Amino acid sequence: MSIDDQLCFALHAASRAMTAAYAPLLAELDLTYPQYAVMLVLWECDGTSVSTIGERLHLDSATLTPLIKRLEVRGVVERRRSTEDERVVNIFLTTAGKRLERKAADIPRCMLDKAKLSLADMRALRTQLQALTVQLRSADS
Amino acid sequence: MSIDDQLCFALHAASRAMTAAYAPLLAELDLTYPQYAVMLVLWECDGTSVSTIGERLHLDSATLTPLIKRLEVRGVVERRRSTEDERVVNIFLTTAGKRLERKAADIPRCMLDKAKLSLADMRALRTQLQALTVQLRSADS
DNA sequence: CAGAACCTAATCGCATACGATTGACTTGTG
DNA sequence: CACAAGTCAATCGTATGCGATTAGGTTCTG
Repeated sequence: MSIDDQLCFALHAASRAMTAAYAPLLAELDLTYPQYAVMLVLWECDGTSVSTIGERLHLDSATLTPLIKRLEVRGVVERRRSTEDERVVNIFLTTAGKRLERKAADIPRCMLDKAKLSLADMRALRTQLQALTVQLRSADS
Repeated sequence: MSIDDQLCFALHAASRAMTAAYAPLLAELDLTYPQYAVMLVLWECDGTSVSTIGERLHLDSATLTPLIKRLEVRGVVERRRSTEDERVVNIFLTTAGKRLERKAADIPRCMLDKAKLSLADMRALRTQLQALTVQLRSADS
């Protein structure tokens, strides 16, 4: 069985191609792709805790802590220890972080253009990938 | 637009879930997923140069050189400078490396099982992803 | 033939990912 | 209350990825 016949390579290659395609758009926001992902979570729900962001993106603190610290250095988020539960660290958007949301608004459409996909095709592919992800995660057991 | 609505996340998440699903299978071969990818290239064509492996997997020497050195330490490949062109480094399978191919033979089928995909569904999804990859790469310009 | 242009792998720096562990804090239980 | 168990973020170590640069080697060209 050749490499190109295997789904895993197609998936891995597509994921990297997608990240590379995002790079020039995100460069204007001075964000990397995973940083953009975290910002999307925060734009949706400001003040989210590290662990909740992790659940949302399926990333753990080993990845998120340094990533969010870089976002903090960039000045787009602020880390604040929760007063109710001192274990928890909530992440808040700064003014600059909130302002960035408007600049990022066009990115999804730009990407659809780059991918030359209709909204319907994108949704179909997305749904298949989500189902695959669920299936692969459950297969861990 | 929510995170979960975006293709990029579905793609990224699926790719990581796939890598994670491979991990236990590959652990028996003492290989990581990208190392397995390189081995597949070599099982297909022993003695391939670093740059050709790179073209096949769309990886550059910054990724491949250290990865292949780890494969060399593992004892499954051997790096040999080409005599015709001293710039080129060809990668050859060792006896252990060749032996590993049989142990790896079941992996693609195991993965299909884990993904609960029929061969036809897998092929359809793979084809879509390959088309997307081509499209995204061409959009760089 | 000499030097420019090019090619190839290696190296450096930075940013993910993730398994494993740790330290601080909170909760559950006797 | 005391202490075991659990939770959360941080940290450490290892392995990708990739942009940029470098060191050799090869080829092209005047």
